[in-house]
Amino acid sequence: MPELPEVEVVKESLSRTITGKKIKKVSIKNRNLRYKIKKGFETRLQSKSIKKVKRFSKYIILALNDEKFCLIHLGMSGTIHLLRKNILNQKTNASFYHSPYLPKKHNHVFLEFDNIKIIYNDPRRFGYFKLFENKNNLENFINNYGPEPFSSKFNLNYLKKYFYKKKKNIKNFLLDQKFVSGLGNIYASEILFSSKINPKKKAKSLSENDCINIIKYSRKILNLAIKKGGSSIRDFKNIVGKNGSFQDNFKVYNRENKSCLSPGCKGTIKKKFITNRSTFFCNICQK
DNA sequence: AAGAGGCCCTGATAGC
DNA sequence: TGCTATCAGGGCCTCT
Repeated sequence: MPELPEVEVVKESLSRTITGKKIKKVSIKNRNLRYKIKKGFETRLQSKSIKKVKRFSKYIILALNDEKFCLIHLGMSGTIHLLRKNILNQKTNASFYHSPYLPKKHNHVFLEFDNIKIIYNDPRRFGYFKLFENKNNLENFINNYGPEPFSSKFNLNYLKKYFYKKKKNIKNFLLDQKFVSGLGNIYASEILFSSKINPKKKAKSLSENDCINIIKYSRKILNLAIKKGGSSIRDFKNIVGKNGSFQDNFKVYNRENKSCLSPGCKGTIKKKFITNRSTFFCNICQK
């Protein structure tokens, strides 16, 4: 589900609500996510506080006060929910946690703070939690991935060198996290549409101008999507259950058989499967 | 070594 | 109503 913009939205709201707070209790209902959550997980988080909430690519990173890190990946269907404590009676201290948006099923991981709980929900369980012992280990993990589109490392020279003699199509490169990290199936289609590049075009045959457009529109589209609170096509919600609205700005994704929105273009949006992922494009203006 | 494809999992929807 | 098939925003692993 979530690509960089959606994860950024989650990270921002988490940052506002749990930074500086102490984890009072950790409980897990289902440890079998993409990777099994190890036995000591709860005790290693317990009574640590959140120094900072960060994001790299599609990963949320909780920096803890013991200089360790907890990485969260939302996979395809992961969401994080924030529950606030409602005090019913000041005298008896009676209280309850409530969120009208919290799904009934698939709530797997619970982190409790003072008056706040966050809950990790993930029907398909493609997401995971991972602990890093120190900054070095975390950096080694991150160094396995390509730069984010926003990074200065994602520049014309990098693209030209990377694409040299590469037969793979450009759509697959945009999804390849070792080349560029943070893009997913929606934004790959959108970026190629704005860049006027056919998704099946081989990387080695891209012009310099194509590369410049890819860099430019990756940044532009991701930034706009973040501003709009991400895209919600099925089930993406931020931590208080609100949908994003960037889906209203999609030019190609989910627009099969609709007319091309490029000014002056009479084309129709096509849907094709490229290595098993649905891909949307205009076969007239995307060359 | 690059590139294609299978697979992990549940839920929503379409078609019969 | 209930079956089956297909598809969904990700990414790792295996095979050629």
